[in-house]
Amino acid sequence: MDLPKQYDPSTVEERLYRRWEENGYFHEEPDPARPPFIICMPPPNVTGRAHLGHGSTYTPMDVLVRYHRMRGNNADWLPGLDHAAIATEAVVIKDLAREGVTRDDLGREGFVERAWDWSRTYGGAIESQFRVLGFGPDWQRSRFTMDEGLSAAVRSLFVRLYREGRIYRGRRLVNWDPRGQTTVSDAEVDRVERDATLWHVAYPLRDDSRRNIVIATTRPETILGDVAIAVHPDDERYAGLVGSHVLVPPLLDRAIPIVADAAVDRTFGTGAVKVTPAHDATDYDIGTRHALPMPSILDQQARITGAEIAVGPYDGMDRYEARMRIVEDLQRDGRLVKEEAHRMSLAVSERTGDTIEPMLSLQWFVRMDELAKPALDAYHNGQLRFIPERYGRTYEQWLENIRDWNISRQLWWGHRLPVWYAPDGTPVVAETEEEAREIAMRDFGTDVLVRDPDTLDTWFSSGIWPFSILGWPETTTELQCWYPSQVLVTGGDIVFLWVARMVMLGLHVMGELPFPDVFVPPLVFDAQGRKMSKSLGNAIDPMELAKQYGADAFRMGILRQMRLEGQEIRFVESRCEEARNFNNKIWNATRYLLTLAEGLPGARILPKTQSLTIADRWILTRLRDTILAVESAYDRYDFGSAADALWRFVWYEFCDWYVEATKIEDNRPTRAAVLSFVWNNAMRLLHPIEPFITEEVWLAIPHDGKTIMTATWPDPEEVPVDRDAAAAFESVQRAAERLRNLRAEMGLQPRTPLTLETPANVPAAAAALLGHFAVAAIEPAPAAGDTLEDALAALRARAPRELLEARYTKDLMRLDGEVERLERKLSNEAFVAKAAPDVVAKERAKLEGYRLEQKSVQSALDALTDSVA
RNA sequence: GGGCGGUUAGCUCAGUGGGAGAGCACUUCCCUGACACGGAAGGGGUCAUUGGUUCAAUCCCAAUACCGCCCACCA
Repeated sequence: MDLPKQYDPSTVEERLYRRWEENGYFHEEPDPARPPFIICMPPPNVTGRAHLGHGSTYTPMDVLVRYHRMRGNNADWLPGLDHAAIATEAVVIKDLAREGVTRDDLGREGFVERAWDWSRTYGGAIESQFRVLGFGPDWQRSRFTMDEGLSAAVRSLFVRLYREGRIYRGRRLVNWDPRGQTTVSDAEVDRVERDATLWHVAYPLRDDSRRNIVIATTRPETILGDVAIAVHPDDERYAGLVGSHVLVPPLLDRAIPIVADAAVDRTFGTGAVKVTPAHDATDYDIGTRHALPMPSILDQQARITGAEIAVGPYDGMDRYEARMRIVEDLQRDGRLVKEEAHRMSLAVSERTGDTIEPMLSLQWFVRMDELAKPALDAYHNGQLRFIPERYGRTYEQWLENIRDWNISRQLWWGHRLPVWYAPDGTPVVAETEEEAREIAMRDFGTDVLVRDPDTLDTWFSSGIWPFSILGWPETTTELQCWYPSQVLVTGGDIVFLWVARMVMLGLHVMGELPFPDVFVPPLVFDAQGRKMSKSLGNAIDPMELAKQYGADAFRMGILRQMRLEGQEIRFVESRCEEARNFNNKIWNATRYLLTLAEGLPGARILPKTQSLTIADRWILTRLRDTILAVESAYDRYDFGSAADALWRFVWYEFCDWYVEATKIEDNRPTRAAVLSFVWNNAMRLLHPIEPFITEEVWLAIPHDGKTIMTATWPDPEEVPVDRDAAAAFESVQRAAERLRNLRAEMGLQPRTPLTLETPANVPAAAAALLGHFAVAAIEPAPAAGDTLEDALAALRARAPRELLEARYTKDLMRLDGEVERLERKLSNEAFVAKAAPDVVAKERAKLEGYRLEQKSVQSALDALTDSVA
């Protein structure tokens, strides 16, 4: 066996992944005989590319599924892609623009065809990126939200909710994205801080034009749609004016009332606010409360329109042009009282970046209050659990303040509403056009129908993901065995956008929570705590990291930065480099195993317990502890702890101490079996995190089975434990460290031949180990029967006086400090009286230990000075 | 305006009611029969500030400061 000195992941990972996939190791069939472990992958956008966030959310899923598969569970990770209406439509439009074609040139059918082409050709590139990262979902079951099956599920859900009266059509205020030409959900609106101007405008009283009421606004163009002025009911400044009317400048062609409403903030601006219900959410509420008219003054291009109310010369102007013209006109008329700088948060479309215009529009909505209640109950009674817990409060807060969900989008790419309109405009809702015609024939005596052009919000299809991918509404075996899944893993930013909706729809449609646990991994930021973004230029491509360090190292690198309660990872690339080094360590330890002269026995054969040395017993004890630690960490979603525990075991315990110990004569008879056994177990423990190198190593050492993927998870009961031996070994470690410390301080050459007899108080097997690490000559050799301390003393005796003096003085200072601290503590009556007895006893023992040490160092120091004198 | 995190070594972060930790970086030594992507030894911190609880606080509580996240109808 001639293995290269350096592990090269590029020659391993692709080959192994292909083997796994070709052999169907990721695939699983429903098996009611075994406990299920199902994770529905949050479907990435079909337009998406892998980014570091996938490292923190998708790696844990892969780890969990691999772990549960090894435990013998019916484990499957169900993948898929989201059609991502807005993103895809934007990409296709951009594509078309290069050819000088617009969406409308193409027409709806052609455009949708084009979007399909794009999705099939370029879409889903992220799936091959996931393969590079070692993610192993059940690709054979991959679904696309636009697939016929899932589309049928969407139609079925819509019809069902409509017939239950939970879906309705209404004129409501929605977020309009003028650039995207569509409505946008609240959750897809970003708030950005902007410097703006606050204009103070005087509205003259209708019945006394010499008197004014002054309001403050950042959006003068909306004055055209004003229907009232509102003041706070308790505001004495305006108490006398409530009920009177003012004229709307600059046109002064109509009068509006002054109303009192508690929504008004008396401290802001002038304490009086203009009310434009058609273009502002607060105003809309005020308008509803006071039964005010709600004229729109903006069209879909965000131009001023006189369609519903007279807008004078501003008709047809762009919103910003109208704003400036109106300001000029107000100034000309002397109605602009004041202009001040104002910092405000502006609503911006997450996708297009355009300023959102709240607009009244006829849209489809889902009534949420009744759906939200069971979803809240499930959280309150503990059936639904968030990890970390604080995300539960986000969920709770959102559901408690839930508003009806606008589900219609003015896009072409997506699930078209299963809604047709009769000639009189009455909607007919049905799963198919045939069914719709039948209904129309029956109810209206006509089958002339026009289909609603809108498509559904992407989250409408994502909301039923946990059961639509299992074949719902058909009753499939998958649905019966694999719903609900065991855990949902997703980013904290979509707890309400997605999680809450899946819970509501799962409870409503399936009658059962889609998952009991929601694990929210931290978000990934750069080392300065800034969000990673292309525009900032600080985005790190996981593909690059995988190429440079290996996918295993990327996974390990990011998992080691995860903390259970953390809400962010400040990603440090050097962690991936460290992990690459870690893998190289694994590789070379394997080389050592494979070059042992005696060869490795079978995977699971341990020598008789009596023949095990203390080093053997120690590493086996540590192995058992590590198995338990890793299991517990995975079960708690504490991936950082699992990674740390494995790191420590593999590198610092197995490689640094045990492998070294096996080079000692005494350990030779048992070492091959113990090395083989421990390394085989270690690879299985590590496999979920680092799938590739563990497979490569596992296949190279004695093993059972075809792939580590389906090897059994290590059983702690199979690993013998000997705490006393482990403790003895640890004291040898401490002694070895003391020896090495002396050697280093004395500047002894490491290769000076060693003669160190077995100290009387050190077990034989350990003595050799000590000698191996001490690597320093002691002359004359201590006599047999001397203690370890004698040996150390003999070593010290050869050191230069100055060095020893400095060393002793330093030790003494430290010991003096400890002794003084403990003496003070123990002479404190309150401490002795009130502290727990075992604590007091422990402190006393510590003090005694320090005093003894102090005395011996002191006398050594004295002897040193005496000998000089 | 509400809610929630964080502040520990130069950097990124663990951790505990009773002697401050890891990795990287740094200093020194070493290619010792797997590994220089390595081994060994070492230096380095008033655990943000103030007050409280306690025999005892880096840890529990409160306030403050700074950093960050989420929610919200200050036009």
